[in-house]
Amino acid sequence: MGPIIGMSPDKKTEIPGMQEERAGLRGVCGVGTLPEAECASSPLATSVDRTGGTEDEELTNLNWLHENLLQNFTLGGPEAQTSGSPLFDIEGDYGSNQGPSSSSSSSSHSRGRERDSLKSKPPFSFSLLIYMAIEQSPSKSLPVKEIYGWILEHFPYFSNAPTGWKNSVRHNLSLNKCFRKVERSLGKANGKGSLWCVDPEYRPNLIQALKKQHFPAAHAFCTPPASPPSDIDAATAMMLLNSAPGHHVDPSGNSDSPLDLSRPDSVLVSSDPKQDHNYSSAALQRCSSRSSSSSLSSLDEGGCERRQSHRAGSEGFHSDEDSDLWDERGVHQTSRRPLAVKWPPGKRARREVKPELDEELKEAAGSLLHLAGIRSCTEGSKRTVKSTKLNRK
DNA sequence: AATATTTTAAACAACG
DNA sequence: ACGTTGTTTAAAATAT
Repeated sequence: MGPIIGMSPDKKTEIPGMQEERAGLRGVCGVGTLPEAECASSPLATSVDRTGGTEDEELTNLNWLHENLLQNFTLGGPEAQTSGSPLFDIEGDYGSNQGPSSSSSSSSHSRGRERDSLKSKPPFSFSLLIYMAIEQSPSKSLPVKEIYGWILEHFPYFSNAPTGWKNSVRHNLSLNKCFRKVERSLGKANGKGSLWCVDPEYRPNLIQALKKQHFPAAHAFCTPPASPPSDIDAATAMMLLNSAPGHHVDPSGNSDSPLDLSRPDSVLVSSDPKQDHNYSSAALQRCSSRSSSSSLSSLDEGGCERRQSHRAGSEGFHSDEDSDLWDERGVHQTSRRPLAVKWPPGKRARREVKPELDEELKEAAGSLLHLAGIRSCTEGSKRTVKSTKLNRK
């Protein structure tokens, strides 16, 4: 087990199999129709050189996120959403992909930043990345490979990162109860592995987590269709806000999704997601142990597959009470960590979000997001500075 | 400082 | 046999 001296990104300067891996992935990015330019255009960051990274870098990182996310969400077309247009493209090659930070006031700046961004890690946790990837897919479900693809596509940083991130992705999929495995089964038996989807019941939490990213754009990702600046926003918001159980609304009426998460028969949601999955011993204790749950692992409540019961342990998204979800506290309570919504430790019996509640959530979110949006900007930078400070030397 | 969460690494089994 | 996928454990890093 890894002695980790190397945990720090530094160690990841050389990744043997990286190249080939990328190549492999490239072929797979089917879902999002990877802008080839993208894959090929991330030569800049050949190594994740943290040592060189400074506060500056991190700041820029936020900037690119801010700029790009925002732009993509507000300017992008519906296509952008499902078709892998770089919603989060931090690729240095803006010009080719989506036009330079055109509208941005700092177009000149951004260029340098873009480069930095290639080296900087996205301020989103893997859980969020996965969430975004899945949500952006038309079918709301993706095989790991495509999740990789999406991430690579939108966060070129990973294309130069050590392959370990894939492991992390899988790890997250496996342990985070927000994600569910669905058999590809019926019909499309092609490909290895299963599809992964977001557990509808956890979407609110994911959204909340996203919201906590403090990036306006991220907000756009979860902003209720209150006053959508554009189609894509509306669509995206719709999409993400369908999060709540039973809210699988499809504005466009296009139910191209092979599996409708709202339908119990297509994706069964376990009725009792145990607690979070945490690695910390403390968590383990309080969670009446994961082992116990894993022991159940195979039977199960049917559903999306056996794991449910055992995967009960989420790791990523914990949220304080539901009410807390939209509590302003949550909004300005900046977490430096990419996301951290807390579930009440023990009492996280799969809560049922009622429709009415859902509406409230949306509304509340709408108003709060304004606040959050503003605040997040300032806090965002604050946070980066701080994080960078600590930033593994 | 203690605790909680996230990330990274790695081993291993199952599968195509 | 090999690569991918999925699960699990352990530990470091980071945030609260």
